[in-house]
Amino acid sequence: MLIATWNVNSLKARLPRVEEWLADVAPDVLCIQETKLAQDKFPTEAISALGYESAHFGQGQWNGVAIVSKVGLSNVITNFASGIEQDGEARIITALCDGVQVSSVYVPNGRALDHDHYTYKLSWMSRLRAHLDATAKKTDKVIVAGDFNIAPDDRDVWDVSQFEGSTHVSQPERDVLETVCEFGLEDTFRRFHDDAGIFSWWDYRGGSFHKGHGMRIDLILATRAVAEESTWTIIDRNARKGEQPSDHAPVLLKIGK
DNA sequence: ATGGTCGTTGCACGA
Repeated sequence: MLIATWNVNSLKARLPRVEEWLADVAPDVLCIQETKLAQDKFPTEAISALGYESAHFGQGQWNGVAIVSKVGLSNVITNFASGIEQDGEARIITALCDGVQVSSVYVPNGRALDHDHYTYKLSWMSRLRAHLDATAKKTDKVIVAGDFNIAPDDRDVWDVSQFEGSTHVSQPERDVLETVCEFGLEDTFRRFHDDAGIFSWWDYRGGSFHKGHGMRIDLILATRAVAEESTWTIIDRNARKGEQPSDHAPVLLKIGK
């Protein structure tokens, strides 16, 4: 299985780029974030024309997550699993794809350390852990992929001194990411790459992409049953180039040969 | 240098 995650920053604005990328790269599964589409506005037919089934959890002009798959798509759960405090926004969708439980997640940004949205972000991550506990076992094949809005460690930002007092790098955020991982997940990118300075997001402003000013905040977390079978991972920074790119690049993980 | 660029919508705000 080739699985990818991509925050597209509006699927309406990005559909031509997404169609081109799906046709070119042909992943088996793509987790999409920030569709910014109402539930019934997802381009199901355009995606189907490329050979993919779709499951979308949309909200309107903000947020929105989806999973598209050509290896099966069943047991869809929108929002957190029943029994967990439901989120008011469309930030998580879960489905079963070829025996792997896949979640596409768009973790709240947090905005600032003293903002209510930061507390919401930490709460959201705690509920993500509860969602995993409620829906799977650590010995299952589980993937949680998406935009976490958290840089796991200092290698994952272009200049840590620029982030003092900021979100995405604070210890509580990194700790709650670790709490989610303690379900039995690992950051699969670090199984293959130790280097600092490999990023998945670059601000549109100020030529950040060309200056190498980015962060690695888009992650593919996987249980051991998946991670041990994985063979490579890349961030497709070519998708951040050219006409009307998203500000995020897709992250890919190959499972098996 | 507290800017800058996109996306949404609607004449600002979120990222």
